[in-house]
Amino acid sequence: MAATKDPRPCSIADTLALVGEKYSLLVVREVCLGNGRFDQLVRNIGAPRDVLAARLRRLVDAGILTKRAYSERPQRFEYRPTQAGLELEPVLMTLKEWGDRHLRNGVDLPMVVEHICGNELVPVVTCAACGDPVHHEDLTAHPQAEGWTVKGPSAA
Amino acid sequence: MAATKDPRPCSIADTLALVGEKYSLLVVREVCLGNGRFDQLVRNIGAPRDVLAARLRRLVDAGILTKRAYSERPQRFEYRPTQAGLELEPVLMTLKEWGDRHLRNGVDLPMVVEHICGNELVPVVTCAACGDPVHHEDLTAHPQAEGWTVKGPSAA
DNA sequence: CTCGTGAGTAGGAAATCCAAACTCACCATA
DNA sequence: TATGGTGAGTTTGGATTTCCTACTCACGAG
Repeated sequence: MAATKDPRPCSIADTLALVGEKYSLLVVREVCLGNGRFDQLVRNIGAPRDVLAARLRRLVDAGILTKRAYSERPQRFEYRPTQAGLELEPVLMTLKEWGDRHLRNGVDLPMVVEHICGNELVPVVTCAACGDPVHHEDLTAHPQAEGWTVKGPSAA
Repeated sequence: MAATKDPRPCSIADTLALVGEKYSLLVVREVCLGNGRFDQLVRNIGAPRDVLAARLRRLVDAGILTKRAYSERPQRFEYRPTQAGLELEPVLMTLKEWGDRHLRNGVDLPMVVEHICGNELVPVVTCAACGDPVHHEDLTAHPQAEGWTVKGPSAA
């Protein structure tokens, strides 16, 4: 019998394995703000320098960030988001929205994002097919992986 | 002068401080699937039991989960999402979407979610005001916190 | 020549994580 | 009445990570 220990295969888990370590998503936040220099990242995120260096290496390896010199002699680098990195912004926006509402009751927000339409951005997750906002009770999960049901491994 | 070490005040950071530890969002995933028993969580997530116990305590304290006995004599418990917990599902769906696209090229997905409209759910983050999908280049950030600009502390 | 800045490395203490074993209460069966 | 099984954790001790401070190295400014 196979190893009885592997968890549910899941893109959420895989994504978090990449960007779920402490500070990683905050790095993406800062870099999306256009703020890609090492010392700026240290200041704005509050991460230890060595941990930040490790995160940056990992995010570059994963194709989420690129590292480019904006000056040779003195060598100076800047990290910028790739397309994949930019596409993490919706994740950041939904996290921000949750925090704004549940941790701050919607008042005294530390940051407001303006949408090009002129309004303050309030992100809503919708269904691409019908356009309606997504609510828990409208969803049904269908595991596709061999041997897995919603409840767990198929024997269950 | 104040401590020069505090990072940018940010709801994303605050939210991650709550649910950003390893396994926490996977706990929310399982619990939203209706899968709230300790041993099931251990199997489906693959977390060490002690770490899982710590995460559950924290999530209950944060008001994201509740713990309820579904049987006295033998005492048996089940964790369920609160309203705040359910509202993390959009975050999970955007993470899933990112992973499905960038880590699996959209093929061979381990889980498909069906929306009540009958279609496979492809979550899109939109602006509540105008309804358009959110793209990086349409956003402008406006920090509100004392002494902070996009670049960093106001002196910068 | 000395100071300051950017982009890291180095070293060791402190905190976390992990796997496996253990507990405790109960139920089933034989 | 022993034997085993399940659920829900706690304990233990070692392996990893994090954290913090300091240090480096290259340069440019005064």
